[in-house]
Amino acid sequence: MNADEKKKVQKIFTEYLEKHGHRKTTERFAILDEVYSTEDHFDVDSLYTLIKKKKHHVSRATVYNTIELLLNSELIMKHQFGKNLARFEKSFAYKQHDHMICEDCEHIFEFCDPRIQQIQSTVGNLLHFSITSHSLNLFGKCNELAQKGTCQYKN
Amino acid sequence: MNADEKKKVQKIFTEYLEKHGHRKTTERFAILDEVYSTEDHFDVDSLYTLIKKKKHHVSRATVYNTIELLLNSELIMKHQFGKNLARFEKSFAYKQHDHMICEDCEHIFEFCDPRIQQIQSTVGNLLHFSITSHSLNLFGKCNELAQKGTCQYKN
DNA sequence: GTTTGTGCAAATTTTTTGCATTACA
DNA sequence: TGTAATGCAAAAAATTTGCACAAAC
Repeated sequence: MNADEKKKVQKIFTEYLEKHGHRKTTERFAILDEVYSTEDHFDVDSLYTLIKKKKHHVSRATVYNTIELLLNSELIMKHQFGKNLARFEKSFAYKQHDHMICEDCEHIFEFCDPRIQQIQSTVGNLLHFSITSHSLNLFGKCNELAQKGTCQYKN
Repeated sequence: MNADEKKKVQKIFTEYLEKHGHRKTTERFAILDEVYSTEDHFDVDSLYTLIKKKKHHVSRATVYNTIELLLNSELIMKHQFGKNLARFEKSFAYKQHDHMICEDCEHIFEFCDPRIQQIQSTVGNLLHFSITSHSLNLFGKCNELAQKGTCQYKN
């Protein structure tokens, strides 16, 4: 997408790799590039397919390996949206948000509500639990469906 | 646990099976029994192991099959707590609650905060999304660890 | 030139499916 | 007795691992 953003995340990833003594391979940067080329949430296999289609040959094992590095460098976030399939999203210039998942078209919408932070600190204090993160997912039917009876996102 | 509760859930399951033309097999009731004998959240494999240890011989396929029926009869709930492993809990006489997961000992704590309902309706209205359910998970370190440096739940 | 990282394939883990046999209704 | 459910084993799906070769440093 944004060339400027891509340069920034490449720099972050480079620094991360150098700091941790990892090699800067073309595969790793091809994967980073593909991750930051999509606006959507993705899973490992669809990312693998996208990369294979468009550019460098990369194996699934390398995608899994690199996903791990991208998680550690905080360039992506991992989610579980009810299915036994890990989903990811890029997280540079990330604004805290949660997800609303349409059970019909599977499209993922993002939202943000400050009350979640309040719940987090209330509950953390109450139970002496030091909370590092949260995940809030709302499930239902999206407005596309409710309003039009059909859905632009479906399949 | 509670013999009275067990009778009630057996009745519910019996009615569900009859209503949907499913057979009342010993395996299905053995699985229901085991589910309601634990206070904890469980995954399919640990449930399978428990049943195999204690009673009737039941195959994994049957456990998966029965879990599906128990979900449909609303006698259990399904969760995804960040791992690629479905977790379940019994849900008869269920009080709405969310979960706090210790990243260290993996123990699951339950809590309830009414503000989550408010978020749900605010966001639903705002985005014309009809919300049927939510899942809120808080991740962090439990008080056992924070206060004592060690944890009763660990392993 | 070392070593780490990659690709491939094989192994693991979690879940699903096909089919012969069992047992509920 | 007829058919749905079970057990088993094999298939799928998602992920991890081992090892020989390739390529960073």
